[in-house]
Amino acid sequence: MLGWSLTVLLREWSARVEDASRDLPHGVRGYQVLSAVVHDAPPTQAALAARLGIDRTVMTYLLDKFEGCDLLERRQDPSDRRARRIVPTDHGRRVLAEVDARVAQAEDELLSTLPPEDRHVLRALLEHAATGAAPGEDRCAAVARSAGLTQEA
Amino acid sequence: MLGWSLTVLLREWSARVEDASRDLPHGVRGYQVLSAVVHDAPPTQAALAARLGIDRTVMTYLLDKFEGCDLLERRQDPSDRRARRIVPTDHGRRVLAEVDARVAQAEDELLSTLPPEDRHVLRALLEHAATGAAPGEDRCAAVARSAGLTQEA
DNA sequence: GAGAAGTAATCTGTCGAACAGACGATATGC
DNA sequence: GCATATCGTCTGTTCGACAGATTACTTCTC
Repeated sequence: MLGWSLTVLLREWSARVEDASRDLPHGVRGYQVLSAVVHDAPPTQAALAARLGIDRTVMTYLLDKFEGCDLLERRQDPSDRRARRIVPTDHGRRVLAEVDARVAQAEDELLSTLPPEDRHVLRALLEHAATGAAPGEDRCAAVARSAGLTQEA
Repeated sequence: MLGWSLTVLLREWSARVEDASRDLPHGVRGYQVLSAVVHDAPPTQAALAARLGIDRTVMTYLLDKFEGCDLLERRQDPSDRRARRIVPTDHGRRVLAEVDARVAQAEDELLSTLPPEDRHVLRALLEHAATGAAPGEDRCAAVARSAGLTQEA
């Protein structure tokens, strides 16, 4: 039962990451936003929303909060004045680094019943399945990631 | 990035299963309810809610809908007249069988980029990780309890 | 066995997140 | 210059989740 496993795992993961993200607005979702901005750097607000599967009107008030907390900034795109580029502040980068560390630890706890080599296999297969399953959108991100723009968990 | 993979996969899985569950009320969640009732047979409404991580008041109106659609029935527990046993109707079993088949196919599509042996490994590891991660309440406990038909606590 | 305390399910009110639709500002095509 | 599309925001509404009270029943204690 794939769905059952996925549901349980994501539920448990969310609960732990919720705790690890206590410094961020909007919990897990906030972590995903900040993480996407820093690690994947989508070009505009709309691209960021599409990347995370979030409605554009929702993204508006998420970012309001993040700006208010001095974690992200909206800057006018010089080549298209309708668009906003979302960039992390120094504070945002520092906070994300802390949260990333806590999340990594939480993930290890989550998989603590698996021997280390199995954990590695699971992560690799999941990543492969996810990149294969998400249609189109993430190819570029995946390539950028394997090209070395990222840290590892 | 475990979280990213899990999120993407579950999102894709949900989208496909949403479509496969179009005959059921409440989409994916409805599928999980019906599936849990038929395959795992939790002894009472409260146990079912706990099993799926759903609030008890939410379970009430979910089941209202299922009863209205002639998929499930509430029966008074003869040994405790406060409790309700949730049992599938014949119609419910038939519908679930169809949906199960569609879901299985959707899952295969979802993992289509993995070779068959990797799919098998992924499923097994996920299942192992999920059973390890969910604290306390797992299938063995549920099965044992419903088989014995009595609770000690 | 009567009353107190606990539990299963329901009902009610409230809150917040998500979405559709309209809008102002800007870009692009003709 | 005008029509049309896009980006982000704002407004109103809807819907699901939850806390708390309520009803019906069980179990415990004396």
